[in-house]
Amino acid sequence: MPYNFADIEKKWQARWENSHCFESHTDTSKEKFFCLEMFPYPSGALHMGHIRNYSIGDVLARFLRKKGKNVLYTIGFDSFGMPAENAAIKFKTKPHDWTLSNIAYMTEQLKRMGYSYDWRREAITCLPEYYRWNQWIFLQMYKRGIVYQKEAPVNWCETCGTVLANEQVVDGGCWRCGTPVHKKNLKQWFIRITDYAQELLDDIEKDLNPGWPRRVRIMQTNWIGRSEGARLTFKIPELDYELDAFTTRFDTIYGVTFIALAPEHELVRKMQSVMNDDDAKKLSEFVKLVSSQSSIERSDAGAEKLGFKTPFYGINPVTGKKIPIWIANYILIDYGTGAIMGVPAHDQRDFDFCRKYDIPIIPVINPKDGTILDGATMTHAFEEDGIACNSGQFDGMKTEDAIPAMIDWGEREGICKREVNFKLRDWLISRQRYWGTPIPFVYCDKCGVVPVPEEQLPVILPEDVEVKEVGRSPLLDRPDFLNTTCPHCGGPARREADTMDTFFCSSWYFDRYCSPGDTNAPFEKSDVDYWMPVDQYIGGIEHACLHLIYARFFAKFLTDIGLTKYREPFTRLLTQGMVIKDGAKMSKSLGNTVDPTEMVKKYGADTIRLFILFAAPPNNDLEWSDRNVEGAHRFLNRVWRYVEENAENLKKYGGKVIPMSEIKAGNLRDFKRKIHTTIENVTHDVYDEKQFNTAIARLMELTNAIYSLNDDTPEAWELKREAVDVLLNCLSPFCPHITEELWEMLGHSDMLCLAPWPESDDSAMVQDSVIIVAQINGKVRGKFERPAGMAKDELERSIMGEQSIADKTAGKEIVKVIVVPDKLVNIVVKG
RNA sequence: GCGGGGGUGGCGGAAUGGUAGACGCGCCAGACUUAGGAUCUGGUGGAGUAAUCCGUAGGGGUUCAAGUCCCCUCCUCCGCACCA
Repeated sequence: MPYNFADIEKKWQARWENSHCFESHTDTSKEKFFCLEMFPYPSGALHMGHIRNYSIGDVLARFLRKKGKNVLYTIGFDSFGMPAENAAIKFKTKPHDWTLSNIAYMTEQLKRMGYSYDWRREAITCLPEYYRWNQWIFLQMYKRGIVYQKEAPVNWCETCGTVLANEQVVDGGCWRCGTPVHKKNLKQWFIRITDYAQELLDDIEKDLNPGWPRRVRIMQTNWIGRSEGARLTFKIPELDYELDAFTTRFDTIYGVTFIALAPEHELVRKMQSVMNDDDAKKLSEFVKLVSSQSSIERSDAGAEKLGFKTPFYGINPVTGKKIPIWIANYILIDYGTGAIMGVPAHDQRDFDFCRKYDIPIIPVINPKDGTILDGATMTHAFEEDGIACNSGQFDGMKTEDAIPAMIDWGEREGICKREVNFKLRDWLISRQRYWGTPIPFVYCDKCGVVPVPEEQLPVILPEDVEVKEVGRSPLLDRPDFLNTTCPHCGGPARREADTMDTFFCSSWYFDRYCSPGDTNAPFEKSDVDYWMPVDQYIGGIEHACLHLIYARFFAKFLTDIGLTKYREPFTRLLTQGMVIKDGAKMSKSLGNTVDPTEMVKKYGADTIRLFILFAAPPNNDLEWSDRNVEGAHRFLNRVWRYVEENAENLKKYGGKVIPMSEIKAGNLRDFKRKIHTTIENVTHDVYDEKQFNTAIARLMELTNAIYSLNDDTPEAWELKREAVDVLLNCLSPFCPHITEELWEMLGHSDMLCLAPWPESDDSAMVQDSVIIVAQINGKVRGKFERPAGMAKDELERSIMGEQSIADKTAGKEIVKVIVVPDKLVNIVVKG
């Protein structure tokens, strides 16, 4: 009977489903394990990256179930977002219909792979039963002042027709479409994630080391971007304005020769209003020029610095000197206060700017080697530590002492204030898009911005809409959606037409997995208290500074309001590598994709899973190889053939496990040992290392050993049966279908997915004899078999006594002999 | 520029400081076959008839012993990058 994977896989998928064996329940008497994968966006079909992600997760889920853990393992769909709108325009369909039909198709694909999900727990974010809780959580945030509205220069993507959060601007472009992002002044909803900046930072090392890859921890640390310094104020008497600036180098305050503002700074408008028309016009032109630059052009370190000199001056609070105010393109409105004190002698950017515009350069630190810097002749800024000069009472101090001393002094004099600044910005949550969670607010002419009362949730997103163009939400053309009554005064009001960033949905879906279908709350506290935090999270690295930061923030917020009790949602994180073909990431645009469905049709799900898990360790990139898929298929055929052809004998000898102590023949003792070292090693590779490729290699070795044991005695058959049982059991998390089928063929009545993981027997792993490596001066000169456990001196004598070794050491002075028991003897000789 | 990974056969990849190259792919030879792109057996880092020598990016070092530890250099991938 050939290996008919198609029928076998179908059969077992049905059995698993009918027996509900993967459904898990909250049970505090059992040790839980929450295995989570980043849920997919329903773009149409699964790609190999998904298959890899979920195959890794399924191995762990199946393995841990066998280890007796109560495993929560499920999936869902992150199903709000732009592509549905674009598809709707292109195919003249509705985002809702397009999304749900994609979900249906991808669900079939997932089921066809044999993943052991508890489908009752599935979460689909675009359905009102899910997104109403987005709205509810949003209102909880609002109540606690975490949500607010403000007008600010925000990132705008023209192609997507919407604003973006800072995290969603990658290399100055939109994270989805790459379009260069521009700043635009808009009134938007924000979430105060910066309230949690310090905690988000501290917990990286406190709780996520070593559970998270170092790479991700560093990326988040840099993203949060903490820096310590001081805030100081420049008075501008002519404008009756106090301008704040943040600096990490307050020790260079005597070297300030200009002040620079970001073109978006509020003071710019104020200046224009008091300037003469001609100058005001020139200033507007400059601002317009800079804002026409995309973020890429403006934020490139090599970009040319552009400045505009205003007729205004600020007063240096320390020296009392008048400092000219400039507006410069390299000052970011997003960082610090959007204004800087310019110290060209000690900051390369300021230096470049001053050389270009002929602004004086005053050194206030000299190098420790005694060099005296001269502002007129310096060729670059001196940014290292040194000795203070031209700095009044602080002259002669070393930089490391001058910084705290000067800030201390400044604080006492009321000139500055210690401040910690973060690069992390508040999370811009509004999107000018249709296919998302409606933001639960209304605008009333009388009462202003009013939250929708919780009992009126959900604010339903109309499904029957036609999306005609990018950049204009169809909600704006839906009076039935827009027009409402004010919950406060009952008068006419208008709904917020913006929707939420979809990262809101994905920030708490794992909580929902814990108590699906709850209609009274986003989740039941007792469920979440039991299952959360996630024990193992698996997904791509691309979310390092997006989803993974937002979800961490949510965890902290939900705990602060008493809904949960964990502060970090993901205890361990595995970031799997990309799937590569012909040296490049698989992508539709490159035309190098491999369709999982086709592969499954041709080889079966077990083969694809095996290939993908065997070809590389999970965190490496994985090169797709048709040849290696064939190889994986060949291995399964080999397993199939052996069990099938020997089923009669194997069945006859089932059940009785012969202990090592009763086995006499050397070949059988070796075989028994192989069985148990395999268990030991596979267990270690899967659980401790998550190195599935080596685990599979061990199982291939065991298979080879089974084939190689040419011994027809009943004793040998008992052992072969033990070996086959172990092989099938250990292979089952990787290839669950074929192993179930063969397990059943051997007469087991239980399902293999429920059978406990085998235990290795220490007594079966004891070595009878070992190969001793004989070295002379560190070079291998022979290998000899010896009984295991020989004493050092005995072993030394025995190896020295070998003729070939004695010949090679004859006539030479033996300096010393290193003996590593059961391993090697190294003879160090002279001459 | 800063930070973090990597660099091992023809390829994917293995190796608690102790036999470098497990396992697989490919390749070579053979067996069985009408046939083989099925299956099985054996071989497979390089040089050499051989003993042996050389081999983990390159160079130094520590050690009885280094792919593994330390220092320097090169290459490569990734992240960040005018962050005040």
